[in-house]
Amino acid sequence: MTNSQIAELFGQVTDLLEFQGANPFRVRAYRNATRKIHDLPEPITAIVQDESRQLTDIDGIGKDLAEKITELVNTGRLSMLDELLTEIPESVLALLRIPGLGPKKAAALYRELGIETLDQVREACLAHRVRELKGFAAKTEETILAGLDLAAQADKRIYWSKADAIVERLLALLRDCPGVARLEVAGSYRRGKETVGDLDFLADSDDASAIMDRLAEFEETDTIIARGDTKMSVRLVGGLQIDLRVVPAKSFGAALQYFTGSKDHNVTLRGMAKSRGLKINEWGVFRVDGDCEEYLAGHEEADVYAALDLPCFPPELREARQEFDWASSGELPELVQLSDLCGDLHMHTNATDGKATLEQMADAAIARGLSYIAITDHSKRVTMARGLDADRLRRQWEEIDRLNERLDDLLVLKGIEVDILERGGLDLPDDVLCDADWIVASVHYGQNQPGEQITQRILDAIENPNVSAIAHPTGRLINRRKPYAVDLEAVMVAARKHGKLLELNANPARLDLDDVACSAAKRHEIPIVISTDAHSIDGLDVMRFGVLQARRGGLTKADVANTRPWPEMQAMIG
DNA sequence: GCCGTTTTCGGCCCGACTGTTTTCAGTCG
Repeated sequence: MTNSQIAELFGQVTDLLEFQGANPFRVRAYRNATRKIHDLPEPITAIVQDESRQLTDIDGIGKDLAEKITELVNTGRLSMLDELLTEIPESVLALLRIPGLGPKKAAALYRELGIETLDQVREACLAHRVRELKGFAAKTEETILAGLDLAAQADKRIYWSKADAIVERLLALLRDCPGVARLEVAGSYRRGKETVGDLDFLADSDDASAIMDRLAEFEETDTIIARGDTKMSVRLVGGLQIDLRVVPAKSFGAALQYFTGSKDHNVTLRGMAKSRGLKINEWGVFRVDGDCEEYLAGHEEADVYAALDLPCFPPELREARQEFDWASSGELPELVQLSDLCGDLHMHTNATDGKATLEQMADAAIARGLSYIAITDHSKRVTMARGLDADRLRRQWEEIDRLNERLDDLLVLKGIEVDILERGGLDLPDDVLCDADWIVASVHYGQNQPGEQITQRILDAIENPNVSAIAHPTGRLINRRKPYAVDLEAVMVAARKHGKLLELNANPARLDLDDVACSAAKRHEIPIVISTDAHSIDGLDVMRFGVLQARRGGLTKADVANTRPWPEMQAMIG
């Protein structure tokens, strides 16, 4: 079982406990453990099976949870979950996705009215049976009805890149609003998460109503969910929620810290503050003395952290994973930046399914300040893309030779994205591949094969001496396609052994490897290549999305191979 | 259910807003 699968089951347990009205701190302990398992950069099964190691060494995993994890790993079942499901049908968990309906109200619907599904909720609301319940009334019924459609798509978080486009438009609208001194976007957007569930805008303004009016007038604003003195929430036409907070200058840094999160990062931070007799909230850092509260800091975000002798963590690291440990040991990594990258080693031309010519791609790379690129068109198995056979590939390489003679500032490498065939083996013979400068191998067909089979195909590719890197190693498409059942840990062990690199595909729909896998690769000391997989000139601009993901994985410039000049990279791949 | 410079019990981050209430519970972030 993978960490994700195990985390999924503990997540169900957590939701069911919450639905049952269990002790909120117990619920939190389960939610915390769920996340820890998901974020662990090594397989938790390996820890269970290693007698010299203890699950309880993981922060947030105690004796009880360790036993449950062990049971799950050893038997494939979790008796606690089975028992919970005899008490509560799994379908009621969908009720929790209705905005405005939390565990208490959802449980009341189930207990009092026997409601188990979203359809039954709709029926009960339309029949006005919900408003009869204690704690409910007409308004709540309306809210639930309005939220039902959203519940159906509630797990649809949008790509960071899409959120970024909306952010640009909203910043342009709100920035020059009268009274606004500072304006920032916080939340998971600022932390660079691959998907974003809502957007949190933060303004330092002496005229809150002016900026709130402006948000209300945004052409894409559909409904106003709430509006108070300092806080406003709206929903855009596409369903995305925008939260706006207005704070005074002396609280701006504290609010930025607060609303950037993550929630778990903040819980840890506030716990640390409390143990020092301090209190941190969105209004500032305060010294608490009896009933007296003395304002200490809050103007700048860094001041908030400094009050606890902490560095101002890059937002991408604020996930309560390793950042506090790094800070206390003075090992906070200096994260890779877009400007560190000097090459792009995965892109296509119109020889296959790209839109631009070889020369246009080269010009575009020069315009973006790159010093080398690899042309990696598809191999022949990818018939839909008119993949290259040996003859066409060699002709492209001759064209690249001629191009390189004319270019001063860019080296174009002769490459190929060679398919890893369904039955195993590569799509082009070794006597062709051995003449390439750079080869990425990837799976496009047979993606649904059992884990053992697809893993073996990739391991065989890694053992081929001509292969430089594995492209998009799990094949997932965010919100659209699950990752292959590949054993990523085995792939990393093999990549390390054979000196191969792994790709972080910067396409905003892929971003594969993800942040947790990046940090696993770092643990294995495998250099990552961040590549655009560009199919057009504009496709070269996605590199920044890949860099964000790498930063979330804690990668430094040294951890990313294509921050090096090509001769050094070439030495790395032998 | 976890945790320990408050150490095996008694805490566990904190505030805004809404709706249903007449002082607060629930939800959200």
